[in-house]
Amino acid sequence: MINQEIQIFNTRSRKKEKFTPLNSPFIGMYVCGPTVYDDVHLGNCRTFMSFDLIYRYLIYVGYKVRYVRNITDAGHLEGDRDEGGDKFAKKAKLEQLEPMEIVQKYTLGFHEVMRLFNTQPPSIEPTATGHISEQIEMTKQIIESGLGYVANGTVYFDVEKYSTTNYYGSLSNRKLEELLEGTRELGGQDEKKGRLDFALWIKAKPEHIMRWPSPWGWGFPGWHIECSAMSTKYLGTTFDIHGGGMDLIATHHTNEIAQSQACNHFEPVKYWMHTNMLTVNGVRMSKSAGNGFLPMELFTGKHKLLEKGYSPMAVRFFMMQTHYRSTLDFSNEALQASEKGFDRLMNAVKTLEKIKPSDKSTSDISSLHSKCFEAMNDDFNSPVLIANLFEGARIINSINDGKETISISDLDLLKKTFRGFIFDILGLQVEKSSASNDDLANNLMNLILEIRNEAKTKKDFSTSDKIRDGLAKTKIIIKDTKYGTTWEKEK
RNA sequence: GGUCGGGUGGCCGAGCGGCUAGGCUGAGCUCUGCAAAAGCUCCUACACCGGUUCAAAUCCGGUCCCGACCUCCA
Repeated sequence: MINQEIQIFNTRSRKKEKFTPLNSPFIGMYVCGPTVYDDVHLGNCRTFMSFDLIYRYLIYVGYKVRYVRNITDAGHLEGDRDEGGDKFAKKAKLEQLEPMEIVQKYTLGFHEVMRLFNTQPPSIEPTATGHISEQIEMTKQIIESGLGYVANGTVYFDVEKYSTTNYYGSLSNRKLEELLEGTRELGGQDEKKGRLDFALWIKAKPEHIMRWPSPWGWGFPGWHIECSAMSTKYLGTTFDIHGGGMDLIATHHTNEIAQSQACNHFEPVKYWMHTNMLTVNGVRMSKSAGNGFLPMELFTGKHKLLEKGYSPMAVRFFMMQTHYRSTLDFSNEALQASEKGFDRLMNAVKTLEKIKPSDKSTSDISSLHSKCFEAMNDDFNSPVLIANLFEGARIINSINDGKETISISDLDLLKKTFRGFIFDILGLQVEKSSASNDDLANNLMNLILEIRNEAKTKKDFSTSDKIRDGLAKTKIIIKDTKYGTTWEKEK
């Protein structure tokens, strides 16, 4: 039973649309996954965290979602054409490894990072190498439809011919002539008929290690066909949501649409969703700019641009504080602000569990509850959601201070709201402070705090302050609350 | 050059015709042996120039900046 009406910004129409699944309550969602020839890029992580939020919310409101996110472990040329070479083979040569060793290494690394960020695994995570025959089959069908042609063992998609009956550049709102202007002239060596034509299947050169037999000889699949083939296989010829980074709009997703139209004669996707880029101090994070850092470097703080390490949950919270269609700028200042805000919210979560109900409520909890849904229904607006949760935190703290009251039913609703939106939807989790589940530390601290409290009772403040200051030097922070003294390790 | 987004208070970041989010920082107050934490209060902003409107950060026109894509990239 779905009782929320969700608005989604569709890249296709460039506006928000009411979300109506093709076959409610079932939803098919495909997200372009990583190419596993190197460590995951943080920008990639942001995209996957954004879709994780979307996936979690759709499930929360009652949909049955099949979430498919591929692993690209084959092919992918370095450049526009078949010069350059295979990314995996190239990296393999560099590291003296088998291509599939590279794939395995970085796939595991990718999964580890996704786990640290607390993202839900997709329902299906298909690999390109596991779907070679599907890709060959699709290529064959495109040739049969007259939109693919073979040149010297490589198969190309005929964009200009396709354009006579379809609007090729519709997703990025570009006219064919404009697109042609942006491309260079074909040289005499070119096998392609048109400048915009792209490869569906690529003939393997002798040095290519990763290769498969096909009707056109030994080769490997082109860059865009895997997503078309695998999304069709697992989600059907038309499915609800297709996502990825904004940089995929102009080429990758445009070509996916063309391939699916040529093969299946359907628009493959109802709602196209694209996440914005990640910048560092205002500049897009990229290897060439030298301003990129790895997820692990972010966690440990071992990078020249980072003043300190930031926990995976602080980073996740930071990302959720920006809407997925806005650029997100990484800076130490912004990260630290988020980290503190995250702590405040999590402290409110803890406080919520020990609050005592009264006869009546001084705040409108049900309004807060529905505002949280409204925020998420409006194109998954997590920043507004978080603002509402902070309003909840304010209420919780006031109740805890005895300045406000809450009824039993409102308390239940508030708990439900907080647990649902913070843990289930935003995918945040309490970070186990290394000390709190350590019995030895707990016992020692209890003893120390007992001694300090005895000193305080005797007004022996020099002793009590000596304990507090001494602990502070070892990064342990003491807080005297009206319910007793608590301690925690400084982050 | 073409296409598409932006320019919001000290910083980050929502909003996108009237009710002027939120976080961080700073100041004051309450509480406290003192701190810390917590609460309350304050700092009221929308690049610039015109226009539409009873009313514009929000719409229209122009100007100046910034970014993305057009070439592998989430």
